[in-house]
Amino acid sequence: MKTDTDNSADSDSSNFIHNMIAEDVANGKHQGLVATRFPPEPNGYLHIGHAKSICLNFGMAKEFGGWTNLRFDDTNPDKESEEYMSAIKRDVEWLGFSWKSLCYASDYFDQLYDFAVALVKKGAAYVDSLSADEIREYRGTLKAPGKDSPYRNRTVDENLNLLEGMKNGDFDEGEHVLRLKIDMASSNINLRDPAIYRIKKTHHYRTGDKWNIYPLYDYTHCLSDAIEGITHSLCTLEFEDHRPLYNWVLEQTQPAGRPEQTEFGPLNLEYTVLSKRRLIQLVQSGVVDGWDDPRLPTISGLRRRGFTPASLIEFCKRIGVTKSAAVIEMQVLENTIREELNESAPRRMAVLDPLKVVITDWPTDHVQALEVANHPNQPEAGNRTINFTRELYIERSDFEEVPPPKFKRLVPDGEVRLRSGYVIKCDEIIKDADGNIVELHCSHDADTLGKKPEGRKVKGVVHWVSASDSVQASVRIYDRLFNRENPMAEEDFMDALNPDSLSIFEHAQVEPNLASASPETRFQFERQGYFVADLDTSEAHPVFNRVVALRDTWAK
RNA sequence: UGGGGCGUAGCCAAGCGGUUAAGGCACCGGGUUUUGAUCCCGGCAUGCGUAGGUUCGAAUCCUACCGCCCCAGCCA
Repeated sequence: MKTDTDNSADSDSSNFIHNMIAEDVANGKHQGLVATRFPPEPNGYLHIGHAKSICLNFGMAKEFGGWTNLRFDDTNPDKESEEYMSAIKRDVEWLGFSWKSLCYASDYFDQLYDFAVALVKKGAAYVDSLSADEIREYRGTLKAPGKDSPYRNRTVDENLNLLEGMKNGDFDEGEHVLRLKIDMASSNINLRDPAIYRIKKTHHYRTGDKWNIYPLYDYTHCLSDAIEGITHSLCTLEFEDHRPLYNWVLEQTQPAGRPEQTEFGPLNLEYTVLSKRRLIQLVQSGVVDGWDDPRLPTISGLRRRGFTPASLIEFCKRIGVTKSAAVIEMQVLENTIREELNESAPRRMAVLDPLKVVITDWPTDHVQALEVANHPNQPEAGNRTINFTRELYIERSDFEEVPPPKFKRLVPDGEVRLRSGYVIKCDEIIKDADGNIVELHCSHDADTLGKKPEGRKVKGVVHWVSASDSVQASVRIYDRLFNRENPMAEEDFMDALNPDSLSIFEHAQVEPNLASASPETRFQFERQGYFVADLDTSEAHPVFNRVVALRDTWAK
């Protein structure tokens, strides 16, 4: 059969969820509406794994003409805060997504309580007075069924009174818990009378001290979805086992909306950790410098590292959405930003580890202004002026007294092209008393500016800056945070930390125009990589972060 | 036989009974190049966890087996 050149694949992201939603819309399910939500708990900063969920939720709604809510799943005041909430909002906005409504599970506390009372009245929920330990024992194990709590058959009135008391703060934490009456022998442990309310006298960052009891996730989430009119509730795989419970609660409470949960595989990235708990540990232990440390896979860290929203979104598009436990290689992430910046980043020259070069046949005070292209393949990007002077700096690693095989940079008596400048020859190596190379004395071929040298080939090209017409800058080079592909496979993931994840070049010399670069502007430092002006940059102390190195087939 | 999932190349991932089994990343050549970059050209699964079966025809259907992931919070 002839496949009619699949127009269905025009949506560059065909995945099982997309297909399912497309089918729902085609069938007129939910009146053709696609309403999603992105529901983070404000207990930490968002990471790249959340970006996947954001792209999916907002992406599906947008594609099918629906809408998406940003909802804070704030039912555990012990861990949540205003700071996390604003950070999350900022990150979602930075990524470029707009929500229809800003929602809070805590806004539904009254409704949720009313539903709970109704459940008690119909005998579908009861107050249990077993201790946490006892409840665990009664729950049974993965293979053995649980058994009923002795409090399971309290009367409706008794339950109502106790629940009221719990709500009013008449009891201490842990004294009672409200449970759904489902099936203590279920093969699905989530259905063995899950707790839906616990007593907690913590101050809530939004509801203050109004509540002495807080609803739990399984009870809250499905009802929040229903209340908001969500049609497609997308979550990660670990909630697959919870879906029967999600549906049970909706069936019993009969809210107006009828959302459906669908699960997809969470993102895993090599050489890093993607769990709020681990990230909190890294931040609080001081191993990294805050939530926006450029080595972190947090949205704010990636932002400070120099990633753009477009590159992160492209990454999410490339990894796809499936139900398999995918572990994505770091190169996929790196490639998205490298690809974008290759197109958009203006070229500059920066010498991270300077070695002085004196052009002995260049007049002492002569300054030659060179017009240099901002982008080799884009004439429309224009030019900038850089000055050629008698004293220059080149990268220390671009000179080798005893070069390795195939080394095509500067060597004794050898020639090299100064990028956008002249071909120079190394005539003399100047060393200090300890034998360290302090400078190179070179001569230049005046007939090589913009032309090839006569009668010989010069293979190497090296970047440089004028010693007198460059400014000092601090340049931070980042490497992977962990040495192991999967840090979580270690006894303690902190043992897998890479001690060399950050190197700072305090005495880099860069083109003068770079001093005025405003934060978050990106450049390619030729032959080295893509860099972004850090938040801390200033005219007096320019600071750059390396986003990603250039591909380097020589280094391998 | 506790329940729920997943197995297509080094890593992702299309594919839904008939295609030479898409594409990306990675890798390996070759060409261009004043960035060892970019760009261009070419290569990269006789094979879809394994073994059987159904069928003219199977990655797609059936059966069995194997491997991996998740679940026993008053976390989400």
